[in-house]
Amino acid sequence: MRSPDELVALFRENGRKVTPQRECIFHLLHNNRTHPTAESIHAEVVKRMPSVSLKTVYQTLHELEDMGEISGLDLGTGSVRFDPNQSVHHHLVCTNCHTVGDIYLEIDSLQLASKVLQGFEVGNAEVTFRGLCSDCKRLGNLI
Amino acid sequence: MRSPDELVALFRENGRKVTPQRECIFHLLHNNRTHPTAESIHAEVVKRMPSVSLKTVYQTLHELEDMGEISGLDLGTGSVRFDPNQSVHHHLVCTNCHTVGDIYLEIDSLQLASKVLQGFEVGNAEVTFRGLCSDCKRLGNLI
DNA sequence: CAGTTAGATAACAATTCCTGTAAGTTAAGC
DNA sequence: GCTTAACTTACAGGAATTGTTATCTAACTG
Ligand SMILES: [Mn+2]
Ligand SMILES: [Mn+2]
Ligand SMILES: [Zn+2]
Ligand SMILES: [Zn+2]
Repeated sequence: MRSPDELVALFRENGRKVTPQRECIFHLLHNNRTHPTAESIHAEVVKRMPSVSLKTVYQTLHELEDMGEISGLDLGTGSVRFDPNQSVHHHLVCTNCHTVGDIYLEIDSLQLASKVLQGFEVGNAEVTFRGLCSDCKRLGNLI
Repeated sequence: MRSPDELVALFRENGRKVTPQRECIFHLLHNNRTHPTAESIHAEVVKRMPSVSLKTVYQTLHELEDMGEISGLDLGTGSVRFDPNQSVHHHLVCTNCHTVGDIYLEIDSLQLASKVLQGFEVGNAEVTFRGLCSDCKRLGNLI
């Protein structure tokens, strides 16, 4: 995702309006590696601007997604995780606490023989590893 | 997933009751490669037994899942897909029509160097390919 | 720099997918 | 056949997300 300043310029170029609500969301997403949900972003926004609605947060996140600035990830944790990290990477999902981590993989074997694809045209491949994050693993060992 | 007859025996062994509703669901799942939703199973069930509730379908599917006979897959299509195919495989998801296909992969490179895992303990890896199924690709070319 | 207006916001209702509750029904064991 | 735990159904409820609409405001206009 671009910097908040670049996003402000980009929004204006696209005929979108720049509001304080949106600028706040831009800042909260910048360099954010927590894979936040719309709810968690909203919780941070209202600390600064108490009247902002969850709908506004969803709308801004979806606009950023449509612009290719962030990705919405359905990782099976119950709600969509938003990811401003646009480099090619995959995810580690803790089945206990639902923390999401990044993992950078070179997966040559995902260059698939077309015969196994039966005419399916692959756009992208997502690899999701499920297991225990280091914190949950440590706690699990203590019990 | 086992055959309907084997499931009947297994349910009785486990102290679960075998009802006509459940037997109907067993038959609908047997050799089913469509990755049905609870709703789509329910739609088939009510053709045969009109009074069966969606709750009963969900309950039976979850029991089969708990018993390891089927898997519930969250592939980002909006509702859980149930899969009686218990062999190790991955999925092709059509971003247009939400059809789900199977793909069998040998992924040696998913034997990961522990350094990239940062202490994360991997239970399993799921690979999801998103793109266009052959039908949607053909239609797309016509437009 | 006030006026105009397309677009954004906030409040609230609605939707989708799924789960909880409670009252009636039935399979399985005796 | 009787008992009873398990199952089924109808219906309400919940979580995440989206639709509606009246109000508001950023950005343009003169
Ligand atoms: Mn990520
Ligand atoms: Mn499958
Ligand atoms: Zn964890
Ligand atoms: Zn398709």
